Amino acid sequence: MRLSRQDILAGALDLLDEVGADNLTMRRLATALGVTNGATYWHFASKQVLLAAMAESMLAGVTNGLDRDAPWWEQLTATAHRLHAALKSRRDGARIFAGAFFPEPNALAYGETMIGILREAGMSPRDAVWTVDTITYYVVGHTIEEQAAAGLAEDDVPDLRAALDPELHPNTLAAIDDIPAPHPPEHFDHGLELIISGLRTRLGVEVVSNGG
Amino acid sequence: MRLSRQDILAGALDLLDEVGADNLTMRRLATALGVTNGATYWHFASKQVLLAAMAESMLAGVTNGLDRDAPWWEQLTATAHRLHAALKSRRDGARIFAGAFFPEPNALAYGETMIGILREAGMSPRDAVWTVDTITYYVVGHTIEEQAAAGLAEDDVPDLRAALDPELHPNTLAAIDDIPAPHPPEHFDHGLELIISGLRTRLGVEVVSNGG
DNA sequence: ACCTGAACACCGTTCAAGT
DNA sequence: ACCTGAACACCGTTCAAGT
Repeated sequence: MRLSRQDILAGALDLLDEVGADNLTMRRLATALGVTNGATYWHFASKQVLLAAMAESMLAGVTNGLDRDAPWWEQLTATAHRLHAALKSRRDGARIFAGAFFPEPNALAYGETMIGILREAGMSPRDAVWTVDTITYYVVGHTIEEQAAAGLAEDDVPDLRAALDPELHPNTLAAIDDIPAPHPPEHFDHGLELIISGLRTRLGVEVVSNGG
Repeated sequence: MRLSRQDILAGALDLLDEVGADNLTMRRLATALGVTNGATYWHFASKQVLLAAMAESMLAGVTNGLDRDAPWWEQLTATAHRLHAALKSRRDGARIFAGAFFPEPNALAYGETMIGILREAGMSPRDAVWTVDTITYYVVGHTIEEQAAAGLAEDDVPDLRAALDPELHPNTLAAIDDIPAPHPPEHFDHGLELIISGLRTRLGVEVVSNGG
């Protein structure tokens, strides 16, 4: 059974969708590919390296089709949405992404595009990188939680309501119906808009208050 | 060798500082406590449960000493800094925290306090929870990266500069000296201020632009 | 009540040997 | 060049049996 790097990568991504990050093992992968344990190690030096390749592969096309003539905040929003979609393209994709460092083409293109948008908007290189970090942390953090919630069995959800005390936690109780899982799409947009409206204020673009 | 839950928890936190999250195993913990493999399972049902207890323990005091008469944005900033410090109190603390769900007193107090600050500032319950999520994702995401960078050996850092192409990545290259590890404290503050200035705009507080 | 000892069902990784 | 087979050094978890 002759394997290519591509075969292994594709098999690993399919296996991820099937079993989730916790059950993605090199041994199950080998079995799924019809090969013995050590075989994948000829193509990928370690599980870490394979995970990085999986993350890079999920990012394919994150920067394609961006309208570079649109206002910078729209470009930023669009690219953040693309990253969100890329991470959601595979089960537990955000967790795989978060655990990996990989100066590979797709990841570099994402960073380059984001930094470029902010520099064109007038930011210093330093502020641009740090701002990209802030946005990326938000997107990744949100997506990890979204996917973690999606992967939990009904009974595994700890009972928040039962743990709350009306004396100690009145505000949490008032908001309990809005404490997801599952996360509605507006939840993601809410946080993203918050960050981007902060940026617009900083960069001196007039922002109309919408009253929270 | 008679153990209490507290002994095991303290031992686990010390072992975490010593060996890091990747090497924190139930077997090493048992050995460190001078006990055989199965012993800890009488006190904690599983590793997950122990990790949640560790996370809860790191959060001790996150809401203490908050000046409830200060402006809401200062209270929010102070509490976010407290969370940051709590996660940094132990090696890889942010990763332990991120992987756990735990409706326990300290975690509930954190959420309750944050939601309360925002509701007093005039937010709806829904917007308050979602905003707390945004801030928390940022703090946790940032701290995970900080601690991951701190834990990497010199040679394990992938060479970003070498991977960059001046044609393809001019903006990334322009900013390369500001792409940490190690993260300076201003990096954390930069993102937090960004989010909070977005909030002030939304809530109709006058914000003076500082020009990015 | 709390721990030991031993087992069960796994892991990631390596590497001589085969083809 | 690429894979097999077998091993090495681990895991988390369970549970009868001991005290």
